[in-house]
Amino acid sequence: MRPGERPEIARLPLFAEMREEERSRLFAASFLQVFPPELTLFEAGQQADFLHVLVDGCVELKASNNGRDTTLTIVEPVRSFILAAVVTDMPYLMTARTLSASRILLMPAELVRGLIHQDKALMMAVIRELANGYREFVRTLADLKLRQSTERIGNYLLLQSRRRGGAENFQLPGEKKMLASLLGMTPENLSRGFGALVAEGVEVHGSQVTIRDRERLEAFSRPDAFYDPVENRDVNACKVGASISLGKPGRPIPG
Amino acid sequence: MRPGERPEIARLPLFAEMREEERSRLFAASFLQVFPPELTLFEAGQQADFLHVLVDGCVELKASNNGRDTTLTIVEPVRSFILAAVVTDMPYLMTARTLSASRILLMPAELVRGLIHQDKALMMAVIRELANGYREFVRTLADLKLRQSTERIGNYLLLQSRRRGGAENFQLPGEKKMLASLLGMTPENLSRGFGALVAEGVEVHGSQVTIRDRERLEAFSRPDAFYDPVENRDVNACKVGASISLGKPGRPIPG
DNA sequence: CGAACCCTTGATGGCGATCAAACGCCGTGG
DNA sequence: CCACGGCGTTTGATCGCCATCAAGGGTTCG
Repeated sequence: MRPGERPEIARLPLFAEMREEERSRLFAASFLQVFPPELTLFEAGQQADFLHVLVDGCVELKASNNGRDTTLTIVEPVRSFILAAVVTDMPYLMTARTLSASRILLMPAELVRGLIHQDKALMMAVIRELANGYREFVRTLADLKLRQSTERIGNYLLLQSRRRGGAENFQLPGEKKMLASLLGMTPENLSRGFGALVAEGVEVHGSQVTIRDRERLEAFSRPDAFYDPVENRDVNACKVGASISLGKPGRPIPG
Repeated sequence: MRPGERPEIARLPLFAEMREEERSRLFAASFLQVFPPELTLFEAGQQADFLHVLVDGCVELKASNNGRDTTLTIVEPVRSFILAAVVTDMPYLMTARTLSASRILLMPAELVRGLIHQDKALMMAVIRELANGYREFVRTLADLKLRQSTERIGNYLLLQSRRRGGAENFQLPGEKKMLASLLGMTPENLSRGFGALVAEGVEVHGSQVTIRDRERLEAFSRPDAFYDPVENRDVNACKVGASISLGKPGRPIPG
């Protein structure tokens, strides 16, 4: 990675507390790579060769079986992904694909596993990341099993609003097609769902969301009583087509 | 905990590698408790006061919202549960309920968090547990989104068979009602699903499962191409009504 | 300008939920 | 001992949510 980028990466939660020596070893062996949109980074079933850290852009993690295909989660900066596969040294369970142009830090899995043993701060950061990811999936699973589709849409909109500090106007990230898959429904039904939600206090035009009556929307969507603290993320981080000025796009992953 | 029980617990993966000093401090502050069947151990939303380790018996983790109610996972011995809530110091996301009489080790969450910082072996064990749990939820979510109900049943039966070393005859653990909820369907449809699977090479009578044609069942269910290694678990561990000889049942959790 | 592709809207169909009823099992209490 | 009630399971009938199929409008890009 280039000299100018290092401090920026070193401040990420995953590495901020590490000892300088281990961090240097890790960074020396890693590389920051820019990928174009719509590129598949790896496929489910492959051995986990690299820990990925999304620095900029947006990545979709999906799974497929028997022709069907679904989005399991969207990774927004700054988060690592497929950490669980790396620490267990097992094949990826999900396929990763960039949605927008993305800067991704690739760290050799073997080295990461080794350093986890040596650096307590890294170990703790790994635990935090895993625990947060775990809880996110629990919530997703419960959401899917307990709510019907229009309620899921409502809750998704409320969550997005919360992440933007309670904004009543915001843009949907990514395409609706993918959002539909993430929420476990077809694009057609997502569209109809938006229609139905007009009566519940939200309007969606194109990718512009306007919450007109938050109380009504909450009464309809019945969000969970307790949340994890929601970090304020960079609202534009996931905007599709956002350009990234660093480096040249797209050598594929080695190995 | 009693003297006789200590070595048994100390051998658990989570504690096997710990330094004796930290293990002693941890065990001194923990207590092994026997709970009767059908007892709610804690509710979602409560602050995570104890790390739980299921030593014997069977526990259901569920979630509910707006009157609906679903089983998210079944914990079998020997596994910790709600580790993610403990390490993040956040409220439980799931409600825990015993299915059978269960021996559970309760460890003060605050102490666990402290010791994780001090004992590398414990830290690593925590990472492994979290990563495995994470991957399990990813698989569950993909299963739910990508397969329809009868396929899920088929895969569930194949998984159970694999856990029993490929047995073609085995008993379903727990009630069908709960299994239906775990698989994301109603008891009625689970029953109909079993009916439909007769044509695919499995028969279920009562809780007795007989796989007559594994190939056919696999062709129908389309299991994932890659699995995590499946430990052989104690087949009888989760049998409902199994009696446990240790201790007297059920003082509720303090705090 | 045309070809793709996304999104929307309408019509239809199927999977699975809900409602309903009957059977078996089991524990309780007369 | 038997009667009874409760509960889990099964089977059947019906309903509704959502997927699928189909068509048209909008946008992007070659």
